[in-house]
Amino acid sequence: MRDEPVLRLRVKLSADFAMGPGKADILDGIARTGSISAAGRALGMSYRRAWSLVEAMNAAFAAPVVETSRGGAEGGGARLSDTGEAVLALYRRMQEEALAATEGSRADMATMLGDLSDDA
Amino acid sequence: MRDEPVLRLRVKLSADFAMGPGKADILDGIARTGSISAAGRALGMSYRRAWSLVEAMNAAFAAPVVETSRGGAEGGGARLSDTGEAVLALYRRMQEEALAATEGSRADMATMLGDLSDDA
DNA sequence: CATCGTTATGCATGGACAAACATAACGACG
DNA sequence: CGTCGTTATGTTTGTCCATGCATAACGATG
Repeated sequence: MRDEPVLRLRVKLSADFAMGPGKADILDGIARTGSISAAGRALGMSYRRAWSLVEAMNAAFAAPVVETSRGGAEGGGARLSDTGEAVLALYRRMQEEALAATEGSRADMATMLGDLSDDA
Repeated sequence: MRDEPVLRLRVKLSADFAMGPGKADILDGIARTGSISAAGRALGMSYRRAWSLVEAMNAAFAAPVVETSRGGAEGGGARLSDTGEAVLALYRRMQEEALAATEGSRADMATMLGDLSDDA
């Protein structure tokens, strides 16, 4: 599952923080599942790591991207803040923009591939 | 040395081959230095790895991207083939295209950063 | 024909990073 | 007030990948 996209981009936003596919996937997973642990499971990633990525993002942005709650009947959960929604939307948009902008170049490069590469 | 660029992109060209910053750097290094080992040294990367990346690229494309020679007074060397030149140029172009296309989105995302992130 | 720096390749070691495991705290609700 | 699944965090285990080391072949040139 989750075959990696044709174009992966990693955006360096500051000296020690970058936004990449992994963090975007986590945001997406949390939005869909309502919890960090479920998102981690869905992505085949350990909870530890999923939580670490969330922590990194929350620390990097001015406002937290993920809001969490502990306890309760369901044990707790997590959801995207407005900032989180915006960050995810912007990352997706960047991906689309990059994909579209490089369409010609990628096609040109693809023509140079050998026959062994384009199967399967 | 060699601070990573603002935008790194990795282009999946086939099921088992992708072009990323590392391979592009190697091509660039070989073009500049005239040998795989010198390029590796310049990039702070082991010869073993540099050579592996070259091997992977040579295998993936229809024509080799790097042509090598052994022996001789200088011990040998390596240089980019026409295909290699083209691949490098295309990758650079893609990078520029992606950078330009995402300019607005990146700026928008940057505005959401916290104060701790934009120093240094 | 000895020398030299390079390509080319195998193999062992190590270090970074992720997974796995272990706990604790939390709090709505039955 | 016991239960439950989740957040939160420390610690250990594993695994992958790069590095490092070692070695061979190469061939123009002196």
